[in-house]
Amino acid sequence: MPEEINGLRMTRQRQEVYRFLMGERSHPTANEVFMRIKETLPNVSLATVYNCLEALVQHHVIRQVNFDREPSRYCPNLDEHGHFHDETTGTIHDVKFKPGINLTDILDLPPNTVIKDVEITLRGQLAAS
Amino acid sequence: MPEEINGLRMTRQRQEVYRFLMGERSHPTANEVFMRIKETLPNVSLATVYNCLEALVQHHVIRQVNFDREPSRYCPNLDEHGHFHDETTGTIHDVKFKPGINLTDILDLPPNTVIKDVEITLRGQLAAS
DNA sequence: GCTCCAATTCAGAATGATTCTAATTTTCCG
DNA sequence: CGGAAAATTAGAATCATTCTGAATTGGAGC
Repeated sequence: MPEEINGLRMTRQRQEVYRFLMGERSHPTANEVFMRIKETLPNVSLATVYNCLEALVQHHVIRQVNFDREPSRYCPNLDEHGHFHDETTGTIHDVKFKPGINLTDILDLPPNTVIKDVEITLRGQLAAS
Repeated sequence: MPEEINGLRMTRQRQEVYRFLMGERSHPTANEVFMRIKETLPNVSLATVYNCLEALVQHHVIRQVNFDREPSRYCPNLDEHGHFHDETTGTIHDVKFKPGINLTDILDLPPNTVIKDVEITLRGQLAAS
């Protein structure tokens, strides 16, 4: 009897995708999720992984992150944050806002604008200190 | 005798792409550029448009803008700015920062981070006032 | 103007992430 | 249990972009 999360019925496949992502800080791609999930669910298909990811995103359980036109990545962190892509290692790090900062305070938005989603991505290098 | 821009030799095709983009605020896709350029250069190929756009981006003459996994768009505005995607009309608007705001002041970046590029995208609706 | 070499362009094929399709399986609920 | 709706599956299709190899163009030196 699978419980629901945010109104989304938790099938076996969705559970596995969800559980794997919750323990991951590496922002895996759909294919990386697929390969990992296959270890416990050998018959799972890539299409299903895409379906599950889309369902989880739509129900605000995870976030989808895009860097340029690279394969989408998936992130369990629901706090408002950005992503820093370290070019030397290829790793992706969450970037928080400094306390008390509100995005709409910083941007010169047209009046009457309703923002549904914000994405901040940074590319650069994390120099060895 | 084509002049150069930022060290990039200006071929006929690059000129047309460049000239069209400079007069455009609509953030066209490669295909939209292609269709427009074809009017004056009927034999131009889509591959060349992609080549030209890439060359112009690499030489910092224009910027490439990505929204999720939609086709890339191209922007002649080189000032640091974000993009607001109005879902009701499909249009894209440049969004400036309020004066005196520096991105690194707002973000909680790891020390010794060298940022090469920043992309800020917003999705939402521009309510009729 | 002519020759040569490198850069550019071109058309079409290839790539690859993602989405679609149609058939099968599972789940829900009476 | 039985039937309808939802989810899953494998494989085909899509489509923006990149690659390939041949043809063209541009510029440097004569």
